[in-house]
Amino acid sequence: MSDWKAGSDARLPLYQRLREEIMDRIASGEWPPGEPIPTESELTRRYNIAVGTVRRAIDTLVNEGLLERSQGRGTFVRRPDFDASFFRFFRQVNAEGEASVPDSRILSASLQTPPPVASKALGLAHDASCICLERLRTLEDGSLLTEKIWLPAARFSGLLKVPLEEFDNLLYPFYEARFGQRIGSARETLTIASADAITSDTLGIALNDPVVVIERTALGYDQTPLEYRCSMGAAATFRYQIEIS
Amino acid sequence: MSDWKAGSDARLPLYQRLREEIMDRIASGEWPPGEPIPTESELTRRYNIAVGTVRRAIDTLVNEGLLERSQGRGTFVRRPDFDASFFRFFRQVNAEGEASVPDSRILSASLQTPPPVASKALGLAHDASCICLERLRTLEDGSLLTEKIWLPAARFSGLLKVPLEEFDNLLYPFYEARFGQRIGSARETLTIASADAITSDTLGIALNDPVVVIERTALGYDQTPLEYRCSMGAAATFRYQIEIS
DNA sequence: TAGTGGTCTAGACCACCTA
DNA sequence: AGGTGGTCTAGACCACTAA
Repeated sequence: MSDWKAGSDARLPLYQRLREEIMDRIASGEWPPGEPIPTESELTRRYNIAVGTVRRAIDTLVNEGLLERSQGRGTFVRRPDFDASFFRFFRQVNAEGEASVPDSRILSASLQTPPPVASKALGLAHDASCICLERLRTLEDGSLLTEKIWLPAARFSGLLKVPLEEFDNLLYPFYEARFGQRIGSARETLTIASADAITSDTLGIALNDPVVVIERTALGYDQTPLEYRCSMGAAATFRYQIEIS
Repeated sequence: MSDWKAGSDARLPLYQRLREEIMDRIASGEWPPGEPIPTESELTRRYNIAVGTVRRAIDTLVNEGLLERSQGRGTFVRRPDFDASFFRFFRQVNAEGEASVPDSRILSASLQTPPPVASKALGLAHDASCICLERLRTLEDGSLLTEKIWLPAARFSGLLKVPLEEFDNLLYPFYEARFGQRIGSARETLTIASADAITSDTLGIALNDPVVVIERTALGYDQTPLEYRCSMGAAATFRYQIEIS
């Protein structure tokens, strides 16, 4: 309790060192998601810090979304919210502005040499081979989305042995549960193109009908590229929503 | 100094009431951008509150981006950052993924009864009249965007007297500088449609060519709807980018 | 009723900036 | 040197929750 600051820079403010200390406990699993962390007064005693300082450390972590306070009950480690992680990355909505879970089906999974745009996005050599998933998504209103997804083979070893039926509807929680790969952010670029023969066939539209092309590079919390995907859907039924703040 | 809380709900915590008080002073222009607000100890004296409480009120406003602290100098009202406010709300990019300032020209400004979608977005009665701007934007690569913008007349009084040439390329800083209306967030919905006669003519494309329709509702920091706009551009040259985190 | 977080106070010392 | 914000302490009372 006296040398707990050893790990971090002693020049840092107390509350920041406590913040790191708490984050370490969470990361190590000592304080698991859904469980309360020690009370403020317990932390006060344990680390010999004033309440105000403890509160400040906790405040920052609450702001960052790692902790949740509940008056009268305690302060809890936030359990990663699959819904949230879904709605965070899912931008397509129906006419009422609501998003809902699309059905999805993996058509194939194989090892391939990705196109340059994918290997570049993933930060791999141009001739490195990747896992490629082909996927068809059915949205609530019946519209379709066809996707190609490239994953760095090194981080998803064993994925090709997973039976196609065992893939989850939502891939990011699946990546996390099976391979420990957690998506933290993504960049999407949206363009319009016209459907080639294969795409128009898959989507059930006419040749050269406009399609929306969404290219996404998804990164881990340490900014490592973990996934590149390209999705295409019929432009006519497409609706995309974002909040800017 | 004793009954300053009159305007707000006495049941609210002190620091929240002080926060509103400060926001009012900023909004009224009493504490202008770039200038320091009174020091913490001055606020302590003036409102007869403890320093900690004052600091907490200021903390929240710093988090919201309205104030800026500078150790040893004071706490300042943040001067709106033109670049930031531009790149924050501008999502269209060129093929290299870079955004650049588009030229824009206001074609007309008039008082009109808005379509239901606009009055609903602005939270106005269906027969309330609004200021309507028509605007043409030229992007870096030569592509065009035609926009209709609806503003609640009450908050932008005098706008119709502004000569069209005096409108800024970027409207949000213009709103802020001239009318004290500060945009804090926005929601955009993106769909694809086909060009009608007027649109295809304006954009220089063929009738029924696909166009991108971007509907945006922009809100102030207090969540009041301040602007509704609908932008249309040729789908072929369209490129939209977002970061999700 | 006991314990939790939510709010608030009234000090203290420090690092930094301006003059 | 004097004033500013940055950090930290050591209490107090309240509202809420659970047993």
